[in-house]
Amino acid sequence: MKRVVNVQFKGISDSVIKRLPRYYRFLGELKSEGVTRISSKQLSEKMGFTASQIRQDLNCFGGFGQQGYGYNVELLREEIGKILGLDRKDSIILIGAGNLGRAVAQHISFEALGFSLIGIFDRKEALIGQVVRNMPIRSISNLDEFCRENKPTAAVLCIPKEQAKAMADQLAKLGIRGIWNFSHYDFGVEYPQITVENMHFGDSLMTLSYKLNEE
Amino acid sequence: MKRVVNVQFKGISDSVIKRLPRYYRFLGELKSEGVTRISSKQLSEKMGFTASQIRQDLNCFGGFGQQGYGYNVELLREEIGKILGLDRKDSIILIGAGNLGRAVAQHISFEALGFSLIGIFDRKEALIGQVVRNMPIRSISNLDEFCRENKPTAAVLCIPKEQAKAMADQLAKLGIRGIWNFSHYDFGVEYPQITVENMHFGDSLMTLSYKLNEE
DNA sequence: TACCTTTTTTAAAATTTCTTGACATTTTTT
DNA sequence: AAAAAATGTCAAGAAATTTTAAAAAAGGTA
Repeated sequence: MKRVVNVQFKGISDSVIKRLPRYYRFLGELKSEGVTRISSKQLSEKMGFTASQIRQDLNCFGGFGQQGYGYNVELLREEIGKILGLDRKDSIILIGAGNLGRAVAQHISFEALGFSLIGIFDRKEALIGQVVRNMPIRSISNLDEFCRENKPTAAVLCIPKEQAKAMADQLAKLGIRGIWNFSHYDFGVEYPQITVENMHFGDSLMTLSYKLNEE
Repeated sequence: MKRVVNVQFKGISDSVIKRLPRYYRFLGELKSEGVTRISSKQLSEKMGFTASQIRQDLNCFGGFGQQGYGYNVELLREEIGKILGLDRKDSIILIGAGNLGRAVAQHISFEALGFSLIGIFDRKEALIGQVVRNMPIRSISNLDEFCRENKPTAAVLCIPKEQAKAMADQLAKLGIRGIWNFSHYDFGVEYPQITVENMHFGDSLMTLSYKLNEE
């Protein structure tokens, strides 16, 4: 209820980080329902975690709660947002404006998720100039120039896996530090300076297949 | 190299299951490159896991390898495919034919991932009858009838979160056993008989944001 | 062919990491 | 003022990963 921790959080495990967006989402729901305070117990019932885990997770970043009271929904949500860097608005470009790329461009609220989409690129002549999300699709041949001028932090990759490696090489040279990867390509350890976050649709669907056929 | 285990695999941890699709994908790559055998060490270098983890993972399901030799790429891939149930072809329907729904319909190789897409539904009049992937978009008002006739096992949900709950209720009644969830809604424990596999784009992008802003 | 060395898996043990349970302490409520 | 509610924290328990040891097969070599 009082202390706001703004230091660097080191040594937080991946498992915790992966749960943060979920907390953030749930708190958003609660906020829009007009709930102002909540206890770890109530949250745990809603989310399916144990109350103890919630308390421990949140405590990694500082004491956001108050004994006898619980957590302030709005405050906690803001703090988690800050931890996730949602207030930073890193600039991001999207490569590959096929069906999937266009759907991603139109469907994702980049602004609410810590990013600002500043450019869309494709290699296909037919697509260039089309407007998606109030933005013209640019030719991939202008990528270098665009990046030198605008210095995007990250890139969304919606291209076939055959082109992924070459594109990543190019992006690495241009100083890109993060890739949101929708291509079916698996990046190994080639780019230590680039953080890759994968959206492997196929993996997810195969997991569903496994669970459906389990016993 | 010899034993083929086809029994039920119980008590396999989630962490292992989540890695299986990745193995499957990598083995597919290797196969198409003409590689016929591989050791856990070689695989580990390509994939970024430790060799011992790979061995332990694969051993959960039976001894697919041979000492002094390694693993037969094609055989191992097939076995993992069977474990994942990719040979079963569960029928699946897609609900919500907006930008995202259509992109998913066109972009995903359901057949290669253990499913057969048999129907696409939307509530918007304007979309009904349009053809996506050689399939007409059907009216959601025909969903009950269609399901009674075709008994799909699973559903892809590409609808706004406001509609997700009601739709899941309906699907539960219709006997759907799996949901591939692209909506921003979080299913709790309401449907114990339905397996939900989430594709939360936002969570993934927030995780990227965190990692980009780390220290 | 017989034998030795190297490779590589399997299985078990040790270690590390993650989750859950317990409780002392603080705050709110009656 | 006492009871109830709820956090923060520590330690036990569970789960996951890595290490180690043992066994099996492959590939050479005489």
